[in-house]
Amino acid sequence: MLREAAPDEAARMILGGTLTHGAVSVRIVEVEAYGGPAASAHPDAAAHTWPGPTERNQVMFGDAGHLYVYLSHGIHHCVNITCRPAGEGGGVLLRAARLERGHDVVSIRRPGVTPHTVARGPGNLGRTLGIDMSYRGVDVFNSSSSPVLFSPDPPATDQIRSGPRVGVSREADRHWRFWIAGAREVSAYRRSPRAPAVTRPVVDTRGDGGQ
DNA sequence: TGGATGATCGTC
DNA sequence: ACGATCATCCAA
Repeated sequence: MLREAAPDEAARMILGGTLTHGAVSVRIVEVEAYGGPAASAHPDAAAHTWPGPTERNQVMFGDAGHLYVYLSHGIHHCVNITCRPAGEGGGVLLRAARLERGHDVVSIRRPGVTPHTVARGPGNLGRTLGIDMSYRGVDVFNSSSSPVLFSPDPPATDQIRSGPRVGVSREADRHWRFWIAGAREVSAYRRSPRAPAVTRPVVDTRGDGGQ
């Protein structure tokens, strides 16, 4: 299912699901799909897979359902769940979540942060869940041996909104960002200053679907 | 081998 | 609008 689906379909499947690490559980309310290299089934110049397999992105070329973690701007640990079968490249970036369990642990991890913003944005989400580079490759569907587990619970189709991905300098007009309508935890849309000028009007600038 | 570059975020 | 901060990539 997650293995065979196109990246944007996989993103919709992951949306609404619960990710658990120890005492902390969150419900994913915002995601982005990322594809593969030029020769792949889903070419995506904005993806880390675009140049082909490297040491850094190798887990994205492995089987679906594993964590691809990368360090953003030397500071933030951003978390993806890989999609596509082994050999293909693809993943779903987890961009925002609602904290469901583990408030006590998180209050120590992220002191003084309000509930709706504690896991808003991929860097904040990674910090809240306590995930870093050492979690790269973890199988989130292996309940017997994995420290991080995922259980799907996709929202109804009419509750899903979409728009362009945040901060990408290429493919900036591809609508591969998805979020749950009305979710307060969803992050704000920002177009990359390096992206070419808008080629088509963007309706949902605020990223809340008007709800 | 080293300089440039971000799928970011909080503060100014 | 800007700086923090470093793994990774690529040119040399």
